[in-house]
Amino acid sequence: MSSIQAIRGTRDILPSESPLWAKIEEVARNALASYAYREIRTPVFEKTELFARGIGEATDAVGKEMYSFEDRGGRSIALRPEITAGLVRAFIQNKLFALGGVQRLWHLGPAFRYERPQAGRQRQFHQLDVEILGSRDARADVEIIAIATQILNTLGLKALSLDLNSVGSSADRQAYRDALVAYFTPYKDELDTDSQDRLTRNPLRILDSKDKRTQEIVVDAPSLLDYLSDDSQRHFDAVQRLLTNIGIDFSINPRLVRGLDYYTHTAFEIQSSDLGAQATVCGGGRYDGLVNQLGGPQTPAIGFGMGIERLIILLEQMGRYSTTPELDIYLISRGEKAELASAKLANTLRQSGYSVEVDLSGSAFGKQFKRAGRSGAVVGLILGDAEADAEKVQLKWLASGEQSELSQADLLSQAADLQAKIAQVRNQTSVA
RNA sequence: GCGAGCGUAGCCAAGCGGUUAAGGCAGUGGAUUGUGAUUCCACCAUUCGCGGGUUCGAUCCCCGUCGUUCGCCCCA
Repeated sequence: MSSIQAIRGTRDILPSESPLWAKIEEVARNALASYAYREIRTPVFEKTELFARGIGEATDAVGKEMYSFEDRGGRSIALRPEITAGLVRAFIQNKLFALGGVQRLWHLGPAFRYERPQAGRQRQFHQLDVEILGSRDARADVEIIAIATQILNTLGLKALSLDLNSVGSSADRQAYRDALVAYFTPYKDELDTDSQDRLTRNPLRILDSKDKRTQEIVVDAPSLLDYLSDDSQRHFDAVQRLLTNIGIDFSINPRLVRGLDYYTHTAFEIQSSDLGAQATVCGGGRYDGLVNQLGGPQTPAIGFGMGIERLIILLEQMGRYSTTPELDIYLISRGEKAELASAKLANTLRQSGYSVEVDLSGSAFGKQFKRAGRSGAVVGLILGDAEADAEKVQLKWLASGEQSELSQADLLSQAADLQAKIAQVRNQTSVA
């Protein structure tokens, strides 16, 4: 086998799956429109420096997993490992802050990380990224969480849990970090090797360790919540109050630490128990310092990323969405005159708003009927030379087998009636 | 990057050292040159992910490699 394979960790989205993608996009678009968010589209690659400065050189996403390379002009380029940094760059470069007030933006597109592929984890994956820039109000935090929740609910996803935490201001976090290092250092030799490494690199992540002994040590570690400043605490309290107010359930998880450096204050994750090790469907948080750090004016912001492939896994498990195309008419014809007539008829029908598939095989009627049945069409139109001569057509309801003859002119003049009937039949069969 | 499992047709698979690699679903052609989920017939893998080794002989054993799955790490 010498045929060329797709790159490791990438996948083709086949026609059998693309209706699910379309469904997710449609639900997301509607939800976002209802919250007055506007779409922005940014390049899939950027200067490596953007990610190094924005996300943090020490993070795994940048330090270990980024696709970076030199282009032919000697520039250091990277495929984006996430969407927020590029979006913030665009916000600054295009001076969207000059529009004043609050900017609500979203973008759906691919991102890339060089990781070991696993279920729910690919090297090219897709994220819906939603951001609100320019507000430090707790209502902005809650709005962001509410959008994520609404999209997931509308898709019909169940058994999701929302974890909430505050990582405080960068000053709070620095103080906490120092306290953690002080606490863990005496136990250094007892920690698992990953955590020993994290002690210098990212001590907050030790809290998440799955190692048993490490977890025993973690139990008595200082809590981040004790290191929040009064302002941070007030903000966190407000977020909780507002979430409760609009009926969104959550649980506080003081060990929820997000892996990207730019997060401040609110951090949240929505997880599913049906995804194995890659349980996070949606993760996000506040990043009040990022815009300024990337050269823009001081602009508080919060947003989330939602993993589309992981949603697809969950939707496929539910098996709720049909993946067959919605086809109105399958056009069967045989004989030279009939084929000519059917081509013309098909075009006219399409202009009237029908979706029409024409059988091109020229094979026996029996075969064509078989394909008609499989096509998912509601109606079969049959044109032989006899019908072509008489300018008639046989109309067959494929589900019931009911068939009648009518003139082509009548068929076209009754387009609206027929369309309504097709819609009705389709609803009946899909409910059953 | 680390550990483990798996890899036979479009899909689901049996074979586990010995002549032509079961079977099912799907597909294609025909019985049926004007009516479709029935029935019958035929066709559908010179080869078992790829490369090397052991052997008189390898789908089967060994090594490597690629892919995939699960866990770690990380995260969406």
